[in-house]
Amino acid sequence: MTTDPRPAPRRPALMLYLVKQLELVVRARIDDLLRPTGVTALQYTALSVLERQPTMSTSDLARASFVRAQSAADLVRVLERHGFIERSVDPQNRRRRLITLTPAGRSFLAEYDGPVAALEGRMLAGLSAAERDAFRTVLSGSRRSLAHAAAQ
Amino acid sequence: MTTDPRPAPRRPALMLYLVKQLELVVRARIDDLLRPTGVTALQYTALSVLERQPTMSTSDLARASFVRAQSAADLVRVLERHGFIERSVDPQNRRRRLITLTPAGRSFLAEYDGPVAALEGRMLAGLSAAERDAFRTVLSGSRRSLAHAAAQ
DNA sequence: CGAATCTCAGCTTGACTGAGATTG
DNA sequence: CCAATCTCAGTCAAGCTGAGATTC
Repeated sequence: MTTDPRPAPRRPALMLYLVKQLELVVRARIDDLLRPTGVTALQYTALSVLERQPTMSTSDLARASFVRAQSAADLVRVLERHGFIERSVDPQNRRRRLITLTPAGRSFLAEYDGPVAALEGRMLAGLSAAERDAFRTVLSGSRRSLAHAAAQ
Repeated sequence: MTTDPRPAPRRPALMLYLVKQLELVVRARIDDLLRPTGVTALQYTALSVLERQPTMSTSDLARASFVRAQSAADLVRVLERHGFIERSVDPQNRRRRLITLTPAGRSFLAEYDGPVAALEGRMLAGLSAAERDAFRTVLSGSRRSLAHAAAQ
């Protein structure tokens, strides 16, 4: 091959870079929204996961979020202190402590439902409903494709 | 309004949740790839940004990444220690220290170019080239839409 | 006895704030 | 004199590992 005096073609930005930048900026905007309440975006997100999947233990939440049980335990402790969740021993398996949202937890979520939806709307401005769904689908599909270490 | 005995319709997962989960899993896979070298995914990503934009100071890198100059400085120090970059005072403005990739930095990037591209391929498996481009475009567009705090 | 869950304790990474020196 | 850059120092958030108790 010959040496080419022109500069190498500029490679596209890493997907990891783009995804991380987007995560960073969305989180910043949600933290802005929630700042007056003292609740972080991470805590709000965990609460919304617990609402969608109503019968979970701390370990279940950890598995759903790809973190260690000990990390999830910190988060759960904060939500409990806020009065957003309660935990009670699972009678089926007394090792497990099942998490349930309290009315305060539900109304907190309800209060920010509109503002957060508006934020997501701003984020996806200019896309049709079909394109938004497609974006969402690609996000979850990509996550699934990489959920476990490479086979080879 | 009447009380409806049926459960409330399940809301879709938060975009923030989906984006964060994807970031988490991509980073884990890249860390797997790089583990033998002792370089983190964050450091690798910064290096690739510096390759794409060859004349930057630490402050420029910080602005491009939405972090404080002090945070970027930590990262730059590590890359310098690895021998991947060098810095020299900008003769135009002696406050600035311009970053340049060393041959070692370039060959490190080149070495992982294939494996990282394969990983991104696995992540976007099943999408056409047009769909991949569209996904990339939506990612950067969304970031731009939220880059600054809400006007209202 | 092994595996899962929960808790306590301590560590690390990667962000942050604040302060001071140099330069434009 | 003010603003930008760089460095040093200390703090914080959110992950991690390891160890011990309880339960299946």
